[in-house]
Amino acid sequence: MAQTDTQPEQPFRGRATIRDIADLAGVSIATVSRVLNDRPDVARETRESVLQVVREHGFSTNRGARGLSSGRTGMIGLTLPLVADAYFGPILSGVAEALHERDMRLVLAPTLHEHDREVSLLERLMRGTTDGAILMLPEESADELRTLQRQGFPFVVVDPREAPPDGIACVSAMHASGAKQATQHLLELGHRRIGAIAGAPGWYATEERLIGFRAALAEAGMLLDPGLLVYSDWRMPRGMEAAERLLSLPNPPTAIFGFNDNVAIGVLHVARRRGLSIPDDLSVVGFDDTELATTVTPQLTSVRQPLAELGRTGVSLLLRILERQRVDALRMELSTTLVVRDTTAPPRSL
Amino acid sequence: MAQTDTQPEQPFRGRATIRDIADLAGVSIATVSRVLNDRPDVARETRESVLQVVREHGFSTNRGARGLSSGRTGMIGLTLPLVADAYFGPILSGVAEALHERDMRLVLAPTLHEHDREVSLLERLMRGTTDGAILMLPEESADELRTLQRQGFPFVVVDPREAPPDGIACVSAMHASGAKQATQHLLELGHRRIGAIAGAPGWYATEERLIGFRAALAEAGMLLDPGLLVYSDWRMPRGMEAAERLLSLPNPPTAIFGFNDNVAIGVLHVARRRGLSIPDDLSVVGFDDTELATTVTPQLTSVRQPLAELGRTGVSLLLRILERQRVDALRMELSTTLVVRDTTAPPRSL
DNA sequence: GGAATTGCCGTAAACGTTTCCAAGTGCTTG
DNA sequence: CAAGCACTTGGAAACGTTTACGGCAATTCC
Repeated sequence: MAQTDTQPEQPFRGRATIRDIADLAGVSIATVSRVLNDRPDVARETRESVLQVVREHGFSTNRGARGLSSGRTGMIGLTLPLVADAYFGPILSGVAEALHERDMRLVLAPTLHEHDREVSLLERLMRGTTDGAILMLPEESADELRTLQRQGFPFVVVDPREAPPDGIACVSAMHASGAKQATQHLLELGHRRIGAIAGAPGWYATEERLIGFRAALAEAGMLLDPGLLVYSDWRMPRGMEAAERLLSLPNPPTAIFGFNDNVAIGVLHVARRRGLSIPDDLSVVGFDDTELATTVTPQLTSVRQPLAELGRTGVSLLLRILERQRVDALRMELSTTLVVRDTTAPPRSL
Repeated sequence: MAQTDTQPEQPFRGRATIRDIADLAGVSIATVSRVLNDRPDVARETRESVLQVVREHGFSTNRGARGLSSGRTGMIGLTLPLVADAYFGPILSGVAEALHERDMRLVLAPTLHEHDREVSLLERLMRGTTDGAILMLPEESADELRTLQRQGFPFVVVDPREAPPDGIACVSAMHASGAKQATQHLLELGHRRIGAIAGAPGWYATEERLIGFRAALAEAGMLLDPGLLVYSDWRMPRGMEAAERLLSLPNPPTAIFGFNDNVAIGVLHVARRRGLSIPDDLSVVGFDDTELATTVTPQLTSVRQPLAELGRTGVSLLLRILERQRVDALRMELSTTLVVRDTTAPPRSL
């Protein structure tokens, strides 16, 4: 409510400008600007009276004009493959919140796979509008990213698709560690034949999780049976196909590790169709711990990625870069933890 | 790729400005601006040569400056309560796509329930930055919205929380019709005791769906047993509580209509916990048909709202308003359809 | 007691566009 | 053949900020 319905005195046309405020407060626009930007060189008294006028008339600075004049627009761009998604949603949410707290705005740019459009990089897409960008799961190659960087556009990569190139600010989750925990959990339950439905081949997340998976097996003195590893595209239908394949094996696995929740849930569906009881006939572990993990029944054991935190961290990293602060660590990995729920149990044979 | 790594000749410092292009093309900046904005009054030949230069140097106009000069920034704001959400996600996605197609940008502003902040309406929050806004499920009262409108800020409401005030552009789904379909479906299956878990009391969606629910019952010659109606907050935990209450009734319902997918899924969980088999012991219908409806097992029968379409429609409505076009219909309702899946069947007693 | 310093503030020049206005062509028209 | 018109184009003034620069007091210093 406030303000809204009580605006009797508006000595200016449309919206207040800095000049209106200046006139009202009896100072110059330069002073108003200084007050608004918390510059030190303005007398306490003057500052107060300007702030008073600002409060009374509900003024907020025109970001476009500020951008023009100072270069800092207070807006940052965000590209991502998919906005309606149980995985990206929380990251996006974290980014939005973190920016909001700093009174900055988020400009959303879904990439929609138009990688090779005439306009080259999304860079132009934001240039002049945003101060920097967060690239989620970018399609651009390491080289392209480096070029972008060399051109002086500040950005950070969140959840890199390829192995993160050095020299580029990048935040991701500890894929390997999470995968290892998940696998160890299954091993501890007594599983010996553990199938895996990996993500898309070549992706950083896939490779890293594979490393963790293999490492856990190796520590238990086992080598991965190549027949028990199937790749996917991270999506449920392919997860179901993969599950069919694994469960049709002459000697099927007693547990399946899905490299994300989507494919793991695909396994759940296939198992149900085949009349397998979860977790008694088959244990399933997912990865990401999205909202889906808890909506599904039985609730999915999954490796939790701190998704919102990933977004927030991306923002603070970007902001440090924008402020030209010496950035100590360009690479950040956030920890992952296994959340045990109802889809894992000892194998039936035990 | 394109462009990115082939930028040999850049006769200007940072990024190309309209002036650089003008110089390169040997025309005035006014002419370049005309070309860029598809104004008719420029010679074919001139237009071509300017476009040529633009293509070669990959130029895109500075939106901030444009906003300053012309008032149109090409950005529109979007407020919504929650970005990481199976319901809002697809709407947001629809909005983003629709804007992208028109080469406009989306500025995201999660409201985070700061309704009564000093800065009055989010209006100030966007003013000077955006050309207009889409308000999703706004917390503002009808009066507040009207005030906002009177101040001349263009906006449309998508999925109004309260009954949509007239005179305000507004797009929603046909709640009543969808609820009626769902109820009729249950009636046709033979259910006679049908429980309902409504949404938050007072909300437009709740009231409308209730109307449809009651109407279907009435047509079958039945009146709603007040004991079979429980309100919720649209979220799963409260959905589960409500389900407990309904199923603990001396004469429990044989079917439950959840007013959104969240609460319906809550019912599924409770049923499972109680050892009830779905759909044999209990039929369940949801509303919204979010991603969750198909991830859950058994897959949820639900009333489909065209979520992405809701967003797209909001955009086109807003754009018409921005262009000062005579807007024929300020209220738009998109149709809903029942999607029958695996959680509905005839009651056991039949 | 003059000079140097400090604290505060205003003037004005940017920033990159759009758009009004005027002016220059080359035609058509009466 | 002068006047009028249609079509192109350029000049320049906005738009709302930020900020370098300079100026004026009031202080401090030697």
